[in-house]
Amino acid sequence: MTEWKRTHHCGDVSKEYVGQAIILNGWVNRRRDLGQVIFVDLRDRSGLVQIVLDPEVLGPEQFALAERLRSEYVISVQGTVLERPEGQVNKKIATGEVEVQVSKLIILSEAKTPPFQIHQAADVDEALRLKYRYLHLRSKELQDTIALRHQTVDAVRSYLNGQGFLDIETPLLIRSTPEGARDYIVPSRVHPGEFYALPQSPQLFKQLLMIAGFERYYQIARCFRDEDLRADRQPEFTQIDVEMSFVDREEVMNTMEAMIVHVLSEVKGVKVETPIPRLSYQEAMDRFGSDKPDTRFGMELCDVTAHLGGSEFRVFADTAKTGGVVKGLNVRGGADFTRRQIDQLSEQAVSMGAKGLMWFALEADKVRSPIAKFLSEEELIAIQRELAGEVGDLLLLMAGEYDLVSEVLGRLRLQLGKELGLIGENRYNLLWVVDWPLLVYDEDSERFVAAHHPFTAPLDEDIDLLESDPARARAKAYDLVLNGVELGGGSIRITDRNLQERMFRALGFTMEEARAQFGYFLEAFEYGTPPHGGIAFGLDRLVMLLANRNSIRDVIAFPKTVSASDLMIEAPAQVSQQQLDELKINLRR
RNA sequence: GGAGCCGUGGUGUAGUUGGUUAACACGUCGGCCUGUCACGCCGAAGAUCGCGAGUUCGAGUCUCGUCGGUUCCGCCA
Repeated sequence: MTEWKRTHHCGDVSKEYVGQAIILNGWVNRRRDLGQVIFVDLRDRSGLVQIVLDPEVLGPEQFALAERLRSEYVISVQGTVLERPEGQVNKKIATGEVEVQVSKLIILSEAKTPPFQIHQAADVDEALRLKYRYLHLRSKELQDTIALRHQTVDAVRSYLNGQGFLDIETPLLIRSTPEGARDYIVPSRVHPGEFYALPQSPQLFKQLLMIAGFERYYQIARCFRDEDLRADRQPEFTQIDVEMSFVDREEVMNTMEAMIVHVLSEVKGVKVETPIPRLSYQEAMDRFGSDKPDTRFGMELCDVTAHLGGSEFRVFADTAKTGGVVKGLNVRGGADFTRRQIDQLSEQAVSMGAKGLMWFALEADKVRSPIAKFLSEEELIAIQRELAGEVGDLLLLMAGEYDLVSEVLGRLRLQLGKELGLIGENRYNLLWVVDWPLLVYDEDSERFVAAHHPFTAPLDEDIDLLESDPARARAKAYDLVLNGVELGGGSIRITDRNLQERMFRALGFTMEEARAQFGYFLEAFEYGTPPHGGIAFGLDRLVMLLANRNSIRDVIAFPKTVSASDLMIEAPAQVSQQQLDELKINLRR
């Protein structure tokens, strides 16, 4: 055995080993040089332990070596575990009851002074942290988060493996499809002028695996989308991709909620009550103004249109007349909002597209509101009753088109919920949103497009709406929402050839046109297709929530910036003329 | 594609109404120090204030542009 090879990990050293000779390896986290004795906090991935470098034990030569130690040097130490002297226990670290008296020190690697201190990395400019990502990754926070990610994947795999799912890989070099997100494109050398695309998801392949008879498939799959980024969106990200045969919606949802419950239990020790509540898309929009409601707090939206249709107040009467709605929400205890605060809310509502925001502060002796004088006593009472307004509350009302009013109020609700501290810590509120619209009208292309994708099955009772009223057709689709974040979504797929044809027609193209685009896929369906459906979860988002982070960059070992650059490897980058020549690619300009 | 915020020694920040020596903490380097644990004490080095124009007698500070990071809208399932 090599003389420097470790016998224990730093974070594991405890009173149990007092008196034992051990060898530790790790990085110098901090050094405290007191002259005739040097203390070093030694760090490896398991944690920290204090080592003591004493010239009387080490001898002059070894102590001279110890004096050279600096932050981030990689060392090996032989020594004895000692219980710390009376009154010198450090309660801040797990190994604080003990220390290691070093008898032999080996410097395995010296280190330049790092561009930032590892234990302060959280405050450093993101660009610098990303350039030196391997240093940031040394921080406890990121080490813990990356480990949590591993545990999450492990729990997912063990659950699905136990349920008879097969992990099957699908290709990364595939064919570009015009629908959906922008593709990342890879040129082909062997076929000049032709290109692969990187998958936005393994959607078609997993369905083909069902046709192939694997019945239960999963994959921790890397996906690529060339779209603008956000805190929760990276150009490459990871999905927990699942597909099942001979199942209906219930079975997919039941299996998947059991999986998520298993993960939460294994990784966070959180017990979730099942069944997970379900909301229809319509109800989610009605009550929360969002297709991914955060149900950790109330402040639900309420429709008061019915009470205001005959109002003298033009805004309400006109809204009701033109098929719009008046919706509101109750900010509990918000009556003491200042005029300035309320004006800010109004401005925000307007910037989100609303016409305006009306408000009623319910004070002890009166209703403070710029529009109260335009409303009848009955109308004021109805508004208060519907919104369950009590003295001290602030009622917000908005009039206009249903979608816009709901969405804007939904966003105000979320913002107020955060600002007023209504969202409890360490809560995991799961929610299924079901019965999604099947089709959405796209103003740009002046046609219906698939809300989910073109192979999503409509609800049985809505099939005939495909021709009569496509906008009202609902899908056998489901999204799982955790704390207001869309964790994943899926659907039961169309397996009936005739229905698929009607779907394509509703989308505005003929079977011939569909064949041109998805020929191989549709042909496969003609060779015996089991009923099937599936779902895909955003692994990065899931881990982000479990780790209590605000960005998925924090849960990806080597993430990219908001402009899709990797600052460490400096990608993307130009390639050589020779490479371009081989690919028969000319750059413009 | 659009909007907001940020950019000052290695790091994090301060910098007044535009006024001449750019401040503080951490880190780094040197000295002292035998029980520290955010060690302490003494001393030192280290910045053309992201970059480029402009306004001005004078710009870290004001204006415009640009680059980078970030957040949101559009986009994205």
